[in-house]
Amino acid sequence: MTKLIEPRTLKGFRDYPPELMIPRERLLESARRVYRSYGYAPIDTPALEYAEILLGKGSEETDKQLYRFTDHGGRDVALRFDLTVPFARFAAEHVARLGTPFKRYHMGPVWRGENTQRGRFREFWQCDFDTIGTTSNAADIEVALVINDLMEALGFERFTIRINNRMVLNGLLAELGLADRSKALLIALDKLPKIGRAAVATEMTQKAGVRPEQAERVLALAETAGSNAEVLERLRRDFGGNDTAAVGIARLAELLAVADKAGVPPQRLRLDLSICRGLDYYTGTVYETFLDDLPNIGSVCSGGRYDNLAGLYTRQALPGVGASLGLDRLLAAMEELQLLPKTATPAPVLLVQFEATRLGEYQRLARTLRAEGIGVEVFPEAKKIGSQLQYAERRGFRVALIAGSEEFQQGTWKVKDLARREEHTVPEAGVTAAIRAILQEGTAPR
RNA sequence: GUGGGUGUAGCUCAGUUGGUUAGAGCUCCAGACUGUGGAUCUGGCUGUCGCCGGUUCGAGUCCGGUCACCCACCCCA
Repeated sequence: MTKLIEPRTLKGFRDYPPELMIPRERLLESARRVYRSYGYAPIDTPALEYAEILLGKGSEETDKQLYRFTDHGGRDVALRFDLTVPFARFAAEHVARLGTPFKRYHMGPVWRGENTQRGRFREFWQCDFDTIGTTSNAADIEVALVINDLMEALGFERFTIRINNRMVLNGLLAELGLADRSKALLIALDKLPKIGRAAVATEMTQKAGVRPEQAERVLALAETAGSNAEVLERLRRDFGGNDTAAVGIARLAELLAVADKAGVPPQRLRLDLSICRGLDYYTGTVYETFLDDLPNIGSVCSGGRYDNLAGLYTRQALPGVGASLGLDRLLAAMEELQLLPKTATPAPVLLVQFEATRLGEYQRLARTLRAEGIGVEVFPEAKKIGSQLQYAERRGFRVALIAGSEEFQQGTWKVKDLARREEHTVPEAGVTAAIRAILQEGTAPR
């Protein structure tokens, strides 16, 4: 006897049994449908890239979190930590053939070697969509529309898309002569809701090395609160004099106006000047999406405008804007909010194998139903009915079909609504309609 | 990466100041029902007490290490 190897997965890496994989695939399908409806085209890129492609593109933090090693050919390689940086490489490599503007979506796993937490994993999926090759605010606005439609398609009503524009803050910093301190200031500012203004001011003076009155002005900006209209008004009054900030303010204003006109519920979009995001490459609009019922799990869909990212790989200007849906975090949230159905079967109908000698009849009906778009599983053994029904219930089947000698004599089937525990005997011609009726009334949660 | 917490049957947990054969509920499996599943009844299965090592006559219980999960920081999807 050889010694058994303990079956286990790495920290932050997980298996996905059917009851997790089914809602996962459903989310991916919804996202794909929404992206395609806006004209974003699918692409894919390798999981592994040359380390130099990925290093220094996200932030110091993402560099540290990189899964990096030397491959069999002695190459310095790393697993991608997001889909945006590989896309920039992809775009720089293929832009001549693709033409601009170019819109793509990309769904796949990414890896970050950071500490795990609820909704935070080392391997997780992102569902990105981006438009590159244009600086037009129309593209920025479309990102907000897509996020809204995406969340709605996934079945959410109560969520808030928080938006900001880095140009506003950068404009102010330039005016204060603090452009080079932007990063440290952003990090400090990000803590405002957590540690309070006094502590942030201290951190700004000590770590970012700015004067107290400068910190005060930055804080005053971030603390601008109120309705979207009020915030815009105050921004125009206090910072509109700066050219850069003025552009940022104007773009935010247009975004809100267009989204409203396009029919996005107004409470969904909220100006939040404390949203700045840690990734270095963002230069303009930034987005973060929070679930109103579970804000602590973090942003489930984030992104922004990056005007310089592809500049690292090509001299051609490739500005872009887009966002990323955090599939795994969203699923963790949905699980916690009990929005996930308990089904472990992708087919709604179980055809009971009552008499083994009738298998041909069972498979014939099953194929007929499948041809009509109804998923059917034929139970593989002629076990007693009770245990087959129990199997059906446990796996989350909605309907059971039963037929023995009596039914075959009459040319009928028993169609059983498993949730209601009711069954009706119907002629074979009526089976499809009877199943459809049951499937429809119970509108399963997504 | 830093700090804190947790880790006992499939699940939720109990397990007294370290002491002999480690428990409960639920679940599961099999049967009173060989054409019907959430109820009742009867019977039954399950654990290297996360893993490794140390202290001890003796450790689920104490100590060290390690792994995983949870929380906070950090950062982010």
